[in-house]
Amino acid sequence: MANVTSIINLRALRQSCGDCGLNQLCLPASIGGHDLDRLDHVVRQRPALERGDILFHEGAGQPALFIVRAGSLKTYTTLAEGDVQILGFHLPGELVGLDGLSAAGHRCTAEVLERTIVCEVPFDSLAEVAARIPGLQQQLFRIMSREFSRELEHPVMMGRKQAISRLAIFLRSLSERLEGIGHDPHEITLSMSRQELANYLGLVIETISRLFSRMQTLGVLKVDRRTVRILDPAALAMLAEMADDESF
Amino acid sequence: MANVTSIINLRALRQSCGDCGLNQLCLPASIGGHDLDRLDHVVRQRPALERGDILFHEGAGQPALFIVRAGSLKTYTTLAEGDVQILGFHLPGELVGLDGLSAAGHRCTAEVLERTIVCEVPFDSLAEVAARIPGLQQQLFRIMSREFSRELEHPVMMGRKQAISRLAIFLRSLSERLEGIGHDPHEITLSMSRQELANYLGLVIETISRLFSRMQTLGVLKVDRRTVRILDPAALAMLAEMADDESF
DNA sequence: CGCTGCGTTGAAATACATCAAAGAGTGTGG
DNA sequence: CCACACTCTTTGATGTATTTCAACGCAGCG
Repeated sequence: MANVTSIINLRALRQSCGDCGLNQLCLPASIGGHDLDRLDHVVRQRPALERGDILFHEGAGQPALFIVRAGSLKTYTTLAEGDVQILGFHLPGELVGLDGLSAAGHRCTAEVLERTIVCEVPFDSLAEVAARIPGLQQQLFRIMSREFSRELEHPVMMGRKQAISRLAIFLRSLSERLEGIGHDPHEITLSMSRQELANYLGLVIETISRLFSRMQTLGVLKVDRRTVRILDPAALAMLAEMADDESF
Repeated sequence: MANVTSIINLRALRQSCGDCGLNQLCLPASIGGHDLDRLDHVVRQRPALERGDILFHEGAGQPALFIVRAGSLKTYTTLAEGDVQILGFHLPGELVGLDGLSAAGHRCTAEVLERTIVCEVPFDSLAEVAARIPGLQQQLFRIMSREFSRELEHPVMMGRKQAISRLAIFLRSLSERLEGIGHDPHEITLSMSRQELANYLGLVIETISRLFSRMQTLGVLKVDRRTVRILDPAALAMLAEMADDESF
């Protein structure tokens, strides 16, 4: 078992930015071969992480950027009373840690949800390399902006008063993102628990459970534990875009 | 009257980054005199804007970064049914438009709430200058990260199930930000309507109204139209940090 | 087998939304 | 100066979606 793991890890460690399947989504996009080598030098590749592992903690550590290569993770802030607010779930090709580039360090915690592989780029090195590679700086801005835009989805979802719309928006967003990395957009395997999903959506766990049941009864979804199949994408879209006063 | 306006505008137009009171909060921070001139050249200063004026529209225009110098504005996205979700209110010293740096253009609309002065930096020029001034790139990252962190406040607020906590968190945040630009943190003049505030918090206008009344009765606030005086900051903090199951 | 962590389902309570109406501030025109 | 219209806000009465409280189901695992 230990053997298999090491082989997997070695494979992961050997992979360079040039080989990476996420190339186009990531920093190397539109960067030439020579510059790519320079970038490769500052990108640290970590052994696979397991559920519960922490990438970085609120307010601590050297600020770094992480790129999810495989798996998924969540980011959250801890509130005064000890409970948390989940800020996002992050899939392959997405950047995590942009909040830590300022002096104060990271403002949220990043925790792995399932077996996950990430690339780590210490921010200092990145800034240095970006200053020397003109295309990289541009690409970095583009990616930051992309992540910035993605963040805006969360409040839009939370702003919907009907709980079913929130869940529908979430599922659609997840579906789209999965499609973007070459997965079947209608077959979703949730890597987060109902509790984590409820927290993210600003609801309680029971409501999530009831909504899944209801959407299954409506014929929109087929739900089996963490596997969700979207049977009727149009109906899901309708639920997502439904105004707050339309009933269903 | 037209005379007075022109004088004000001329004053604004004459002001350089070096003179600006927001210097430390803005791009020029920690940039030397010579480089400052170069930055000054790409920063366009606009005549004062009035309530309802649009800085940029969703999906349109040359992407640019705006710095609020005086006044305030809101950003929002338009949803399918025609209603909007307000994403943020922006005070002097804050950056607006970071979502537009990617290829797709701005993903939200920025609209002025009151007489407002902004600086505009076309993103193309900024990237070019940033590549040549080492400190500027760093500072740009820092500021982007700062705005990124600020965005995280919105979902934290929306995640609270108790409406009174949402409003309390909002008021505290506003208070802090006002203090940061040298205003009295306990005397707030809201530049947004109840409707806009309700939308931002994911509530309806009647709830906002009732909450203001309640907080006034509790002795936490003194509310008079758009003027809010924080009488008991500790109580406000308590309301903000209150767990969702504590009653008040 | 019984334990434990998740998830589901039911019944009841409640906080917020909705519906409705009236008050307060502002501006217009007679 | 007052009457009128208009918008924004406040307040009250009622309804309802979601939370809360509680119990049960079910898979995984020692």
